[in-house]
Amino acid sequence: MYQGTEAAVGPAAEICERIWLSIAERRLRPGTRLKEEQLAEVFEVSRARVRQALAMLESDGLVTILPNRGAFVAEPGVHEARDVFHFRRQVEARVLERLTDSIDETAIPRLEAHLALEREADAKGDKTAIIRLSGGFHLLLAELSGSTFLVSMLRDLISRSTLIATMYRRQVDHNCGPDEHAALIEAIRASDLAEAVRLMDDHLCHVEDELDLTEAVSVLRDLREALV
Amino acid sequence: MYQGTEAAVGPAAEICERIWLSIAERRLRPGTRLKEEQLAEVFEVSRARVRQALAMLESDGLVTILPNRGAFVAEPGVHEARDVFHFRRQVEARVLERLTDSIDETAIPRLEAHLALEREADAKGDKTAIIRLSGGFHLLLAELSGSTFLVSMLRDLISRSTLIATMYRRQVDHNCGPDEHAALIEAIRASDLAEAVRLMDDHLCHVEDELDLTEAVSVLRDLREALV
DNA sequence: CCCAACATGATTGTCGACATTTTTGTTGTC
DNA sequence: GACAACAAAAATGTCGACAATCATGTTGGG
Repeated sequence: MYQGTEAAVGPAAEICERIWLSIAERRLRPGTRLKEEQLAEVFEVSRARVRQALAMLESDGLVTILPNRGAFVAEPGVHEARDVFHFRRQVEARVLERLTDSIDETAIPRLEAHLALEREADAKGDKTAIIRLSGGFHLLLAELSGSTFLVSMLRDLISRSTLIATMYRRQVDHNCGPDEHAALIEAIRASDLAEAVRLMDDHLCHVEDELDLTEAVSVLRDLREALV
Repeated sequence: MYQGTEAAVGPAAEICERIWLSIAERRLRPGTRLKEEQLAEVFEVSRARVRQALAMLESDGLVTILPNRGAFVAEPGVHEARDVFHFRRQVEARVLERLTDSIDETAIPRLEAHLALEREADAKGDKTAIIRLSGGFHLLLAELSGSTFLVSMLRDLISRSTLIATMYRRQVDHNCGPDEHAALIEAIRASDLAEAVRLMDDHLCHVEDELDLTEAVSVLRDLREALV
Protein backbone atom coordinates (compact mmCIF):
# COMPACT_ATOMS: atom_id res chain seq x y z
CA MET A 1 0.00 0.00 0.00
CA TYR A 2 2.66 2.45 1.06
CA GLN A 3 4.84 1.85 -1.92
CA GLY A 4 1.78 2.33 -4.03
CA THR A 5 0.77 -0.43 -6.35
CA GLU A 6 3.85 0.07 -8.47
CA ALA A 7 7.57 -0.29 -7.97
CA ALA A 8 9.09 0.32 -4.58
CA VAL A 9 9.98 3.94 -3.90
CA GLY A 10 12.62 3.03 -1.36
CA PRO A 11 13.53 0.78 1.51
CA ALA A 12 11.99 3.15 4.04
CA ALA A 13 8.57 2.66 2.50
CA GLU A 14 8.74 -1.01 3.38
CA ILE A 15 9.20 -0.12 7.05
CA CYS A 16 6.22 2.22 6.76
CA GLU A 17 4.17 -0.53 5.18
CA ARG A 18 4.96 -3.00 7.91
CA ILE A 19 4.23 -0.55 10.69
CA TRP A 20 1.01 0.49 8.97
CA LEU A 21 -0.01 -3.15 8.68
CA SER A 22 0.76 -3.74 12.33
CA ILE A 23 -1.48 -0.85 13.23
CA ALA A 24 -4.25 -2.01 10.90
CA GLU A 25 -4.10 -5.49 12.38
CA ARG A 26 -4.29 -4.01 15.86
CA ARG A 27 -0.98 -5.45 16.87
CA LEU A 28 0.16 -1.91 17.54
CA ARG A 29 -2.40 0.00 19.59
CA PRO A 30 -2.78 3.78 19.48
CA GLY A 31 -0.56 5.37 22.06
CA THR A 32 2.11 2.71 21.87
CA ARG A 33 5.61 4.04 22.03
CA LEU A 34 7.84 3.25 19.08
CA LYS A 35 11.48 3.14 20.15
CA GLU A 36 13.87 3.66 17.28
CA GLU A 37 16.47 1.16 18.47
CA GLN A 38 13.82 -1.48 19.00
CA LEU A 39 12.35 -1.00 15.53
CA ALA A 40 15.81 -1.05 13.98
CA GLU A 41 16.42 -4.39 15.64
CA VAL A 42 13.11 -5.90 14.60
CA PHE A 43 13.35 -4.82 10.98
CA GLU A 44 17.10 -5.43 10.82
CA VAL A 45 17.86 -2.00 9.42
CA SER A 46 19.86 0.97 10.63
CA ARG A 47 18.38 3.46 13.01
CA ALA A 48 18.61 6.17 10.40
CA ARG A 49 16.17 4.21 8.25
CA VAL A 50 13.76 3.92 11.11
CA ARG A 51 13.90 7.66 11.71
CA GLN A 52 13.21 8.23 8.05
CA ALA A 53 10.23 5.90 8.15
CA LEU A 54 8.88 7.46 11.32
CA ALA A 55 9.06 10.91 9.75
CA MET A 56 7.03 9.66 6.79
CA LEU A 57 4.50 8.04 9.09
CA GLU A 58 4.16 11.26 11.00
CA SER A 59 3.34 13.24 7.88
CA ASP A 60 0.70 10.62 7.15
CA GLY A 61 -0.77 11.08 10.58
CA LEU A 62 -0.06 7.56 11.77
CA VAL A 63 2.46 8.44 14.45
CA THR A 64 3.02 11.45 16.63
CA ILE A 65 6.60 12.54 17.23
CA LEU A 66 7.40 14.50 20.36
CA PRO A 67 10.84 16.15 20.14
CA ASN A 68 13.46 14.47 22.29
CA ARG A 69 10.83 12.13 23.60
CA GLY A 70 10.06 9.67 20.88
CA ALA A 71 7.40 8.46 18.50
CA PHE A 72 3.98 7.11 19.42
CA VAL A 73 1.17 5.58 17.45
CA ALA A 74 -1.19 8.50 16.93
CA GLU A 75 -4.56 8.80 18.63
CA PRO A 76 -6.79 10.94 16.45
CA GLY A 77 -9.77 12.51 18.19
CA VAL A 78 -13.36 12.32 17.02
CA HIS A 79 -13.18 15.72 15.34
CA GLU A 80 -10.23 14.66 13.27
CA ALA A 81 -11.94 11.37 12.52
CA ARG A 82 -14.95 13.14 11.08
CA ASP A 83 -12.76 15.48 9.06
CA VAL A 84 -10.81 12.58 7.63
CA PHE A 85 -13.89 10.79 6.39
CA HIS A 86 -15.37 14.05 5.14
CA PHE A 87 -12.38 14.86 2.99
CA ARG A 88 -11.84 11.30 1.94
CA ARG A 89 -15.28 11.32 0.37
CA GLN A 90 -14.39 14.54 -1.41
CA VAL A 91 -11.10 13.24 -2.72
CA GLU A 92 -12.52 9.93 -3.85
CA ALA A 93 -15.31 11.80 -5.63
CA ARG A 94 -12.74 13.92 -7.44
CA VAL A 95 -10.88 10.78 -8.45
CA LEU A 96 -14.05 9.28 -9.88
CA GLU A 97 -14.73 12.52 -11.73
CA ARG A 98 -11.39 12.21 -13.45
CA LEU A 99 -11.83 8.54 -14.20
CA THR A 100 -15.30 8.82 -15.68
CA ASP A 101 -14.35 11.94 -17.60
CA SER A 102 -11.46 10.58 -19.59
CA ILE A 103 -11.33 6.83 -19.33
CA ASP A 104 -8.17 4.94 -20.08
CA GLU A 105 -8.27 1.60 -21.90
CA THR A 106 -5.85 -0.05 -19.52
CA ALA A 107 -7.72 1.20 -16.45
CA ILE A 108 -10.54 -1.33 -16.32
CA PRO A 109 -8.30 -4.40 -16.80
CA ARG A 110 -5.97 -3.21 -14.06
CA LEU A 111 -8.88 -2.66 -11.71
CA GLU A 112 -10.26 -6.09 -12.50
CA ALA A 113 -6.87 -7.66 -11.95
CA HIS A 114 -6.72 -5.99 -8.57
CA LEU A 115 -10.24 -7.13 -7.79
CA ALA A 116 -9.25 -10.69 -8.63
CA LEU A 117 -6.45 -10.47 -6.08
CA GLU A 118 -8.91 -9.19 -3.52
CA ARG A 119 -11.29 -12.07 -4.19
CA GLU A 120 -8.45 -14.54 -3.93
CA ALA A 121 -7.31 -13.15 -0.60
CA ASP A 122 -10.90 -13.10 0.58
CA ALA A 123 -11.35 -16.76 -0.31
CA LYS A 124 -8.15 -17.74 1.41
CA GLY A 125 -8.98 -15.70 4.46
CA ASP A 126 -5.59 -13.99 4.28
CA LYS A 127 -6.34 -11.06 6.56
CA THR A 128 -3.08 -9.27 5.93
CA ALA A 129 -3.54 -9.37 2.17
CA ILE A 130 -7.18 -8.32 2.52
CA ILE A 131 -6.22 -5.19 4.44
CA ARG A 132 -3.41 -4.35 2.07
CA LEU A 133 -5.44 -4.85 -1.08
CA SER A 134 -8.50 -3.11 0.28
CA GLY A 135 -6.60 0.13 0.71
CA GLY A 136 -4.67 -0.55 -2.46
CA PHE A 137 -7.85 -0.57 -4.52
CA HIS A 138 -8.67 3.01 -3.66
CA LEU A 139 -5.08 4.03 -4.22
CA LEU A 140 -5.12 2.36 -7.60
CA LEU A 141 -8.16 4.39 -8.55
CA ALA A 142 -6.24 7.55 -7.70
CA GLU A 143 -3.23 6.41 -9.69
CA LEU A 144 -5.38 5.68 -12.69
CA SER A 145 -6.82 9.17 -12.45
CA GLY A 146 -3.36 10.35 -13.41
CA SER A 147 -2.94 12.85 -10.60
CA THR A 148 0.01 12.39 -8.29
CA PHE A 149 -1.49 15.01 -6.04
CA LEU A 150 -4.69 13.03 -5.55
CA VAL A 151 -2.60 9.93 -4.92
CA SER A 152 -0.58 11.54 -2.17
CA MET A 153 -3.65 13.11 -0.64
CA LEU A 154 -5.58 9.86 -0.68
CA ARG A 155 -2.71 7.83 0.72
CA ASP A 156 -2.62 10.20 3.65
CA LEU A 157 -6.36 9.91 4.16
CA ILE A 158 -6.39 6.13 3.84
CA SER A 159 -3.64 5.80 6.43
CA ARG A 160 -5.60 7.97 8.80
CA SER A 161 -8.86 6.12 8.04
CA THR A 162 -7.24 2.85 8.92
CA LEU A 163 -6.00 4.11 12.25
CA ILE A 164 -9.35 5.68 13.03
CA ALA A 165 -11.13 2.44 12.19
CA THR A 166 -9.01 0.51 14.65
CA MET A 167 -9.69 3.07 17.36
CA TYR A 168 -13.41 3.63 17.06
CA ARG A 169 -15.04 0.57 15.56
CA ARG A 170 -17.26 -1.30 17.97
CA GLN A 171 -17.66 -4.54 16.09
CA VAL A 172 -14.65 -6.70 15.75
CA ASP A 173 -13.76 -6.74 12.14
CA HIS A 174 -15.71 -6.29 8.94
CA ASN A 175 -13.27 -5.36 6.24
CA CYS A 176 -15.17 -4.10 3.26
CA GLY A 177 -15.70 -7.02 0.91
CA PRO A 178 -14.69 -6.94 -2.75
CA ASP A 179 -18.31 -6.82 -3.94
CA GLU A 180 -18.67 -3.09 -3.43
CA HIS A 181 -15.45 -2.60 -5.33
CA ALA A 182 -16.83 -4.68 -8.17
CA ALA A 183 -19.92 -2.48 -8.40
CA LEU A 184 -17.69 0.58 -8.51
CA ILE A 185 -15.74 -0.82 -11.43
CA GLU A 186 -18.96 -1.35 -13.31
CA ALA A 187 -20.04 2.25 -12.78
CA ILE A 188 -16.64 3.47 -13.93
CA ARG A 189 -16.77 1.29 -17.01
CA ALA A 190 -20.15 2.81 -17.84
CA SER A 191 -18.71 6.29 -17.19
CA ASP A 192 -21.60 6.85 -14.83
CA LEU A 193 -20.17 9.47 -12.48
CA ALA A 194 -23.27 9.97 -10.37
CA GLU A 195 -23.66 6.26 -9.76
CA ALA A 196 -19.97 5.82 -9.03
CA VAL A 197 -19.98 8.62 -6.48
CA ARG A 198 -23.12 7.22 -4.89
CA LEU A 199 -21.56 3.78 -4.59
CA MET A 200 -18.37 5.23 -3.20
CA ASP A 201 -20.21 7.32 -0.62
CA ASP A 202 -22.20 4.31 0.46
CA HIS A 203 -19.04 2.27 0.59
CA LEU A 204 -17.28 4.76 2.82
CA CYS A 205 -20.34 5.39 4.95
CA HIS A 206 -20.59 1.68 5.66
CA VAL A 207 -17.21 1.94 7.29
CA GLU A 208 -17.96 5.18 9.08
CA ASP A 209 -21.33 4.01 10.34
CA GLU A 210 -19.73 1.16 12.22
CA LEU A 211 -17.64 3.55 14.19
CA ASP A 212 -18.57 4.96 17.54
CA LEU A 213 -17.63 8.57 17.00
CA THR A 214 -19.09 9.92 20.20
CA GLU A 215 -17.12 12.13 22.50
CA ALA A 216 -15.77 9.15 24.39
CA VAL A 217 -12.10 9.85 24.09
CA SER A 218 -9.67 7.18 25.11
CA VAL A 219 -8.03 7.32 28.48
CA LEU A 220 -4.60 7.01 26.98
CA ARG A 221 -5.09 10.15 24.94
CA ASP A 222 -5.98 12.15 28.00
CA LEU A 223 -2.88 10.90 29.76
CA ARG A 224 -0.63 11.84 26.87
CA GLU A 225 -2.12 15.29 26.52
CA ALA A 226 -1.87 15.88 30.24
CA LEU A 227 1.81 15.05 30.09
CA VAL A 228 2.45 17.36 27.18
CA MET B 1 4.64 30.24 8.00
CA TYR B 2 6.24 26.86 8.05
CA GLN B 3 6.79 26.84 11.75
CA GLY B 4 3.19 27.79 12.11
CA THR B 5 2.36 30.97 13.93
CA GLU B 6 3.55 29.50 17.18
CA ALA B 7 6.84 28.32 18.55
CA ALA B 8 9.41 26.84 16.21
CA VAL B 9 9.04 23.13 15.66
CA GLY B 10 12.67 22.63 14.81
CA PRO B 11 15.66 24.01 12.98
CA ALA B 12 14.72 22.21 9.78
CA ALA B 13 11.49 24.16 9.54
CA GLU B 14 13.50 27.35 9.25
CA ILE B 15 15.23 26.00 6.16
CA CYS B 16 11.83 25.07 4.75
CA GLU B 17 10.56 28.54 5.46
CA ARG B 18 13.45 30.21 3.70
CA ILE B 19 13.22 27.97 0.66
CA TRP B 20 9.48 28.48 0.54
CA LEU B 21 9.96 32.24 0.68
CA SER B 22 12.54 32.09 -2.09
CA ILE B 23 10.05 30.23 -4.23
CA ALA B 24 7.23 32.62 -3.37
CA GLU B 25 9.43 35.60 -4.25
CA ARG B 26 10.33 33.98 -7.55
CA ARG B 27 14.00 33.85 -6.72
CA LEU B 28 13.79 30.10 -7.12
CA ARG B 29 11.97 29.16 -10.32
CA PRO B 30 10.12 25.88 -10.81
CA GLY B 31 12.46 23.27 -12.19
CA THR B 32 15.53 24.67 -10.48
CA ARG B 33 17.85 22.06 -9.10
CA LEU B 34 18.52 22.20 -5.39
CA LYS B 35 21.94 20.75 -4.61
CA GLU B 36 22.25 19.64 -1.03
CA GLU B 37 25.85 20.75 -0.57
CA GLN B 38 25.07 24.15 -2.02
CA LEU B 39 22.10 24.67 0.28
CA ALA B 40 24.11 23.50 3.26
CA GLU B 41 26.71 26.13 2.46
CA VAL B 42 24.21 28.94 1.96
CA PHE B 43 22.26 28.23 5.13
CA GLU B 44 25.37 27.30 7.11
CA VAL B 45 23.96 24.04 8.32
CA SER B 46 24.90 20.41 7.91
CA ARG B 47 23.87 18.48 4.84
CA ALA B 48 21.73 16.19 6.96
CA ARG B 49 19.58 19.16 7.91
CA VAL B 50 19.15 20.09 4.31
CA ARG B 51 18.07 16.55 3.45
CA GLN B 52 15.57 16.68 6.27
CA ALA B 53 14.19 19.98 5.03
CA LEU B 54 14.00 18.75 1.45
CA ALA B 55 12.04 15.71 2.56
CA MET B 56 9.54 17.96 4.32
CA LEU B 57 9.27 20.19 1.30
CA GLU B 58 8.62 17.18 -0.88
CA SER B 59 5.72 16.03 1.27
CA ASP B 60 4.33 19.55 0.94
CA GLY B 61 4.61 19.36 -2.82
CA LEU B 62 7.13 22.16 -3.16
CA VAL B 63 10.03 20.07 -4.40
CA THR B 64 10.29 16.87 -6.35
CA ILE B 65 12.95 14.39 -5.31
CA LEU B 66 14.26 11.95 -7.88
CA PRO B 67 16.20 9.09 -6.25
CA ASN B 68 19.94 9.36 -6.73
CA ARG B 69 19.43 12.41 -8.87
CA GLY B 70 18.55 15.24 -6.58
CA ALA B 71 15.81 17.66 -5.63
CA PHE B 72 14.10 20.17 -7.91
CA VAL B 73 11.57 22.88 -7.34
CA ALA B 74 8.32 21.20 -8.29
CA GLU B 75 6.35 22.08 -11.41
CA PRO B 76 2.70 21.23 -10.77
CA GLY B 77 0.57 20.81 -13.86
CA VAL B 78 -2.72 22.52 -14.51
CA HIS B 79 -4.74 19.52 -13.33
CA GLU B 80 -2.96 19.54 -10.01
CA ALA B 81 -3.37 23.31 -9.82
CA ARG B 82 -7.12 23.04 -10.18
CA ASP B 83 -7.27 20.23 -7.61
CA VAL B 84 -5.27 22.25 -5.13
CA PHE B 85 -7.56 25.23 -5.33
CA HIS B 86 -10.61 22.99 -5.29
CA PHE B 87 -9.60 21.30 -2.06
CA ARG B 88 -8.26 24.44 -0.51
CA ARG B 89 -11.72 25.94 -0.78
CA GLN B 90 -13.15 22.84 0.88
CA VAL B 91 -10.66 22.85 3.72
CA GLU B 92 -11.00 26.56 4.37
CA ALA B 93 -14.77 26.15 4.42
CA ARG B 94 -14.45 23.39 6.99
CA VAL B 95 -12.22 25.62 9.09
CA LEU B 96 -14.80 28.40 8.99
CA GLU B 97 -17.50 25.90 9.94
CA ARG B 98 -15.56 25.04 13.06
CA LEU B 99 -14.80 28.64 13.90
CA THR B 100 -18.35 29.91 13.51
CA ASP B 101 -19.75 26.91 15.34
CA SER B 102 -17.88 27.22 18.59
CA ILE B 103 -16.15 30.54 18.80
CA ASP B 104 -13.28 31.08 21.17
CA GLU B 105 -12.92 34.36 23.05
CA THR B 106 -9.23 34.65 22.29
CA ALA B 107 -9.74 33.93 18.59
CA ILE B 108 -10.88 37.36 17.42
CA PRO B 109 -8.14 39.30 19.22
CA ARG B 110 -5.47 37.01 17.80
CA LEU B 111 -6.86 37.42 14.32
CA GLU B 112 -6.95 41.18 14.71
CA ALA B 113 -3.41 41.22 15.99
CA HIS B 114 -2.35 39.28 12.93
CA LEU B 115 -4.30 41.63 10.71
CA ALA B 116 -2.49 44.56 12.29
CA LEU B 117 0.82 42.98 11.35
CA GLU B 118 -0.43 42.53 7.81
CA ARG B 119 -1.47 46.16 7.58
CA GLU B 120 1.87 47.26 8.96
CA ALA B 121 3.80 45.20 6.44
CA ASP B 122 1.50 46.46 3.71
CA ALA B 123 2.19 50.06 4.66
CA LYS B 124 5.92 49.50 4.80
CA GLY B 125 5.88 47.66 1.49
CA ASP B 126 7.79 44.77 3.08
CA LYS B 127 7.11 42.14 0.41
CA THR B 128 8.68 39.28 2.31
CA ALA B 129 6.58 39.95 5.39
CA ILE B 130 3.47 40.40 3.26
CA ILE B 131 3.88 36.97 1.72
CA ARG B 132 4.65 35.32 5.01
CA LEU B 133 1.76 36.93 6.86
CA SER B 134 -0.69 36.43 4.04
CA GLY B 135 -0.30 32.65 4.23
CA GLY B 136 -0.02 32.85 7.98
CA PHE B 137 -3.48 34.34 8.29
CA HIS B 138 -5.13 31.31 6.75
CA LEU B 139 -2.98 29.01 8.84
CA LEU B 140 -3.95 30.92 11.96
CA LEU B 141 -7.61 30.37 11.13
CA ALA B 142 -6.94 26.64 10.96
CA GLU B 143 -5.06 26.68 14.25
CA LEU B 144 -7.89 28.53 15.94
CA SER B 145 -10.29 25.88 14.67
CA GLY B 146 -8.50 23.52 17.02
CA SER B 147 -7.84 20.79 14.50
CA THR B 148 -4.22 19.79 13.94
CA PHE B 149 -5.40 17.78 10.97
CA LEU B 150 -6.89 20.79 9.24
CA VAL B 151 -3.72 22.74 10.01
CA SER B 152 -1.46 20.17 8.38
CA MET B 153 -3.78 19.80 5.42
CA LEU B 154 -4.01 23.53 4.89
CA ARG B 155 -0.28 24.08 5.25
CA ASP B 156 0.22 21.60 2.48
CA LEU B 157 -2.35 23.30 0.29
CA ILE B 158 -1.03 26.79 0.96
CA SER B 159 2.48 25.73 0.02
CA ARG B 160 1.20 24.29 -3.22
CA SER B 161 -0.99 27.32 -3.89
CA THR B 162 2.01 29.59 -3.55
CA LEU B 163 4.05 27.61 -6.00
CA ILE B 164 1.17 27.41 -8.45
CA ALA B 165 0.65 31.16 -8.21
CA THR B 166 4.26 31.83 -9.15
CA MET B 167 3.98 29.48 -12.11
CA TYR B 168 0.71 30.48 -13.68
CA ARG B 169 -0.07 34.09 -12.80
CA ARG B 170 0.06 36.42 -15.76
CA GLN B 171 0.17 39.74 -13.97
CA VAL B 172 3.24 40.54 -12.04
CA ASP B 173 2.25 40.56 -8.44
CA HIS B 174 -1.00 41.27 -6.61
CA ASN B 175 -0.73 39.75 -3.19
CA CYS B 176 -4.15 39.67 -1.62
CA GLY B 177 -4.47 42.77 0.50
CA PRO B 178 -5.49 42.67 4.16
CA ASP B 179 -8.93 44.12 3.49
CA GLU B 180 -10.45 40.83 2.47
CA HIS B 181 -9.01 39.28 5.61
CA ALA B 182 -10.64 42.04 7.66
CA ALA B 183 -14.03 41.28 6.16
CA LEU B 184 -13.55 37.62 6.99
CA ILE B 185 -12.85 38.41 10.62
CA GLU B 186 -16.07 40.38 10.80
CA ALA B 187 -18.09 37.48 9.43
CA ILE B 188 -16.47 35.14 11.92
CA ARG B 189 -17.15 37.51 14.80
CA ALA B 190 -20.81 37.56 13.75
CA SER B 191 -20.75 33.74 13.51
CA ASP B 192 -22.13 34.13 10.00
CA LEU B 193 -20.94 30.93 8.36
CA ALA B 194 -22.58 31.49 4.98
CA GLU B 195 -21.11 34.95 4.65
CA ALA B 196 -17.68 33.81 5.81
CA VAL B 197 -17.61 31.01 3.28
CA ARG B 198 -18.76 33.35 0.55
CA LEU B 199 -16.02 35.84 1.39
CA MET B 200 -13.43 33.10 1.53
CA ASP B 201 -14.48 31.65 -1.81
CA ASP B 202 -14.35 35.08 -3.39
CA HIS B 203 -10.99 35.68 -1.79
CA LEU B 204 -9.54 32.46 -3.16
CA CYS B 205 -11.19 32.88 -6.54
CA HIS B 206 -9.57 36.28 -6.90
CA VAL B 207 -6.24 34.54 -6.75
CA GLU B 208 -7.28 31.69 -9.01
CA ASP B 209 -8.87 33.96 -11.59
CA GLU B 210 -5.58 35.74 -12.15
CA LEU B 211 -3.95 32.50 -13.15
CA ASP B 212 -3.65 31.24 -16.66
CA LEU B 213 -4.60 27.63 -16.12
CA THR B 214 -4.77 26.65 -19.75
CA GLU B 215 -3.04 23.58 -21.03
CA ALA B 216 0.13 25.52 -21.76
CA VAL B 217 2.58 23.38 -19.85
CA SER B 218 6.06 24.71 -19.30
CA VAL B 219 8.86 23.51 -21.49
CA LEU B 220 11.01 22.60 -18.54
CA ARG B 221 8.41 20.19 -17.27
CA ASP B 222 8.34 18.35 -20.54
CA LEU B 223 12.10 18.08 -20.49
CA ARG B 224 12.15 16.67 -17.00
CA GLU B 225 9.44 14.14 -17.72
CA ALA B 226 11.14 13.07 -20.91
CA LEU B 227 14.30 12.40 -18.96
CA VAL B 228 12.54 10.37 -16.32
C1' DC C 1 7.49 10.52 55.98
C1' DC C 2 7.68 13.58 52.07
C1' DC C 3 9.94 16.50 48.93
C1' DA C 4 13.76 18.34 46.33
C1' DA C 5 18.12 18.04 44.21
C1' DC C 6 21.26 15.08 42.04
C1' DA C 7 23.28 11.30 39.57
C1' DT C 8 22.60 7.56 36.44
C1' DG C 9 20.74 5.15 32.50
C1' DA C 10 18.30 5.21 28.40
C1' DT C 11 16.83 7.46 24.21
C1' DT C 12 16.81 10.75 20.81
C1' DG C 13 19.39 14.23 17.91
C1' DT C 14 23.48 15.52 15.16
C1' DC C 15 27.42 15.28 12.51
C1' DG C 16 31.22 13.76 9.63
C1' DA C 17 33.23 10.08 6.82
C1' DC C 18 32.61 6.49 3.49
C1' DA C 19 30.07 3.81 -0.30
C1' DT C 20 27.13 4.04 -4.35
C1' DT C 21 25.18 6.03 -8.22
C1' DT C 22 24.88 9.34 -11.79
C1' DT C 23 26.77 12.61 -14.83
C1' DT C 24 30.16 14.45 -17.70
C1' DG C 25 34.34 14.60 -20.26
C1' DT C 26 37.65 11.92 -22.88
C1' DT C 27 39.50 8.67 -25.86
C1' DG C 28 39.67 5.33 -29.34
C1' DT C 29 37.63 3.02 -33.14
C1' DC C 30 34.73 2.51 -37.17
C1' DG D 1 33.02 13.05 -38.06
C1' DA D 2 29.94 10.25 -35.14
C1' DC D 3 29.20 6.86 -31.90
C1' DA D 4 30.32 3.75 -28.08
C1' DA D 5 32.87 2.45 -24.26
C1' DC D 6 35.47 3.96 -20.56
C1' DA D 7 37.24 6.95 -16.80
C1' DA D 8 37.02 10.76 -13.67
C1' DA D 9 34.34 13.98 -11.02
C1' DA D 10 30.42 15.31 -8.56
C1' DA D 11 26.40 14.48 -6.32
C1' DT D 12 23.42 11.59 -3.50
C1' DG D 13 22.71 7.70 -0.16
C1' DT D 14 24.14 5.23 4.03
C1' DC D 15 26.02 4.17 8.25
C1' DG D 16 28.28 4.33 12.74
C1' DA D 17 29.98 7.11 16.59
C1' DC D 18 29.42 11.04 19.55
C1' DA D 19 26.67 14.78 21.89
C1' DA D 20 22.49 16.52 23.96
C1' DT D 21 18.31 15.68 26.23
C1' DC D 22 14.91 13.46 29.00
C1' DA D 23 13.14 9.82 32.32
C1' DT D 24 14.10 7.23 36.36
C1' DG D 25 16.01 5.87 40.74
C1' DT D 26 18.61 7.39 44.64
C1' DT D 27 20.01 10.08 48.36
C1' DG D 28 20.08 13.80 51.64
C1' DG D 29 17.65 17.22 54.11
C1' DG D 30 13.57 19.19 56.24
